[in-house]
Amino acid sequence: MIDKLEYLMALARERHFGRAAEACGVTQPTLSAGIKQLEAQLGVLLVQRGSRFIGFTPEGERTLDWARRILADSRTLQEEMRALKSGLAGQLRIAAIPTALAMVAELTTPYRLRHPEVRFTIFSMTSIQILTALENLEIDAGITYLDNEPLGRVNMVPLYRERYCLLTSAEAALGNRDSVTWAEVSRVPLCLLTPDMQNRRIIESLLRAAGGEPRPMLESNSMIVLFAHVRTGQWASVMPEKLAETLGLTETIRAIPITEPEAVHTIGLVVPPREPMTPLAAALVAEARRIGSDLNIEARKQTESGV
Amino acid sequence: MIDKLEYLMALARERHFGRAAEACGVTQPTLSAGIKQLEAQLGVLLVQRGSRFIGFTPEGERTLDWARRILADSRTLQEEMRALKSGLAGQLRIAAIPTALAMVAELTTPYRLRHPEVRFTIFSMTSIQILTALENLEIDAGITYLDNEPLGRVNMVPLYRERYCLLTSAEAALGNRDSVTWAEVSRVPLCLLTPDMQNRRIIESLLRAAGGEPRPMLESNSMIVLFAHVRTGQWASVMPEKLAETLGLTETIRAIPITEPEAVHTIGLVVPPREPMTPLAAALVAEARRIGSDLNIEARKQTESGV
DNA sequence: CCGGAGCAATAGGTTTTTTCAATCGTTCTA
DNA sequence: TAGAACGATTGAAAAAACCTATTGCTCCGG
Repeated sequence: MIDKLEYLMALARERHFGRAAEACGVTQPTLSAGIKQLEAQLGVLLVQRGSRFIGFTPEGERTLDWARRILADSRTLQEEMRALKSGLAGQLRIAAIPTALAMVAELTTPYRLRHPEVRFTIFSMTSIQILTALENLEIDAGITYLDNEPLGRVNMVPLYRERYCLLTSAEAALGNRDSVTWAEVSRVPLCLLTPDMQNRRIIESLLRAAGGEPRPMLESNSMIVLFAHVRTGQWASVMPEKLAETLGLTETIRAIPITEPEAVHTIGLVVPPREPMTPLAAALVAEARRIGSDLNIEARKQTESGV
Repeated sequence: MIDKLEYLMALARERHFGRAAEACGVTQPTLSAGIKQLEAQLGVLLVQRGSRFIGFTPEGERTLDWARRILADSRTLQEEMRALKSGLAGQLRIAAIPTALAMVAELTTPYRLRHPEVRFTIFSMTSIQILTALENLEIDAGITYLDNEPLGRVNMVPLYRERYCLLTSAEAALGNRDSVTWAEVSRVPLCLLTPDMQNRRIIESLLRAAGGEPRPMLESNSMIVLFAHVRTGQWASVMPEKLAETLGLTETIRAIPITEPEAVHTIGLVVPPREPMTPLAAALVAEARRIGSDLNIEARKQTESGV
């Protein structure tokens, strides 16, 4: 029965019998028959049949909810047993929003020191994709904004606060400044993430609040692309401080803090709200708490010294 | 995999491969092989092997916890689908402590009016048995004391309050009284439930508190046996008011309220703390709340008029 | 110390289930 | 109207699940 629920989940993900079958490592007739069996066992139609995949019936949607739960539990069971036998080992799938990609290393590196047998897969996703992927058990944890747009039901661990910089050549218009305002930035032609990214939406709203109208000269869903363009000295972009540092500043490229207002958003780890967590996920949360509390202490120190 | 988890649960219940197999409707080698497969799949030993069944390994115990969850969820899924298809139907297994057996009808009767297709199985169990049976998914709900001895993790719905009467012949020592004290009762030879019953322990502690030493002349785990003896006119017993009423009083048998102190214990419905509940269990809880609130209102009225 | 009873594991054979390759029927599109 | 895409169907082969019968072990009673 558990296999059949896997089929159903795959079908929900792929919305296509053939691809779902491939994802499950079986042929299309096998998956087709599996779904049929599930329908027979439950005595209800789960999939709306037509010449092609249309969607699920209400019963099918409800069954999917249960499948998520049951599969999550059965995977946790399996992983827990493996952890008991041979220590923490296995695969940890983490998705992060592009602006947080560089900081994933701060999480994975100490994790790996504690648990050398764990392998990682890191995905770059939009914050919305992260939430659905968490739901569908495609990833174990996500790194995304905690405080901007509504999250689903997840457990959160704050990691750090994102402050924004103008990344530009020292020879460019604002290149010699020590700080700039959002109003000034709004007049610079920028390279920005695509609008499906939350970071883009945040920056747009900040620019608009400062009275400007965002008109990016170049869009990409990859921070690498943006940085590569800035690096030529001919383009400018807005990036989180942390990311700019990681990507490395040269003599000619400067990261200039943007003030007025100093916009801050919290980035953190999100995991499914299931109790108990898989051992791998639990260890990741522990790691995140360490980093998070470090940064909180840091932030507090800064605040105190600032006063 | 789900079948294998069923095997494991049955083995935990029966503590015997053969009987567990029979309970699952398979032969002993099949169940044996099933457990082996589960062990292979999880990569750990689950059962302590010896010449006979000894017990589970720590990993086995942990796996049992998960099995309970996973099986409960998968059953809820199946039942929910059946409820969607053909309305509320199926089997509802309820266990009650002996003193509450008579009141089960107050729950099942209105339930049946609302949902005529649901069939019931009622077990008489001790309060401790009820809790383990709930854990092991052998019953869907229990009726037991809510306030005396510690319950496990369950959701509770109060149903009524148990007040105690001396049940005795009108010609016997205290037979002509309108009320008696626990101290007086402690000097009467009684028929009581066996000591594994919580009711017996409650009554014993009340008798001891009144300075007496309980010396029951006859013990049974069946209230019917106790009542049958009292009915001869030659024996006496202590019973909850509600039960005495249901069993029927004759001219010669009287139920005399016991006061000083007026001991009251709450009896209620207990269900596993799983969210969401099966449709059948949810309907039972709804019914219990109706009865419970009725009685609460009644109790309040009594209190008010008493003041 | 021996023999029988009770219990779980194993062996061997049968049935059932699962799976896949090939094909079909339908629907949408160019 | 031909072709492509998609899911259902079919039939044969492979895998598995299951059962009966048996074995091997341990514990007890004599």
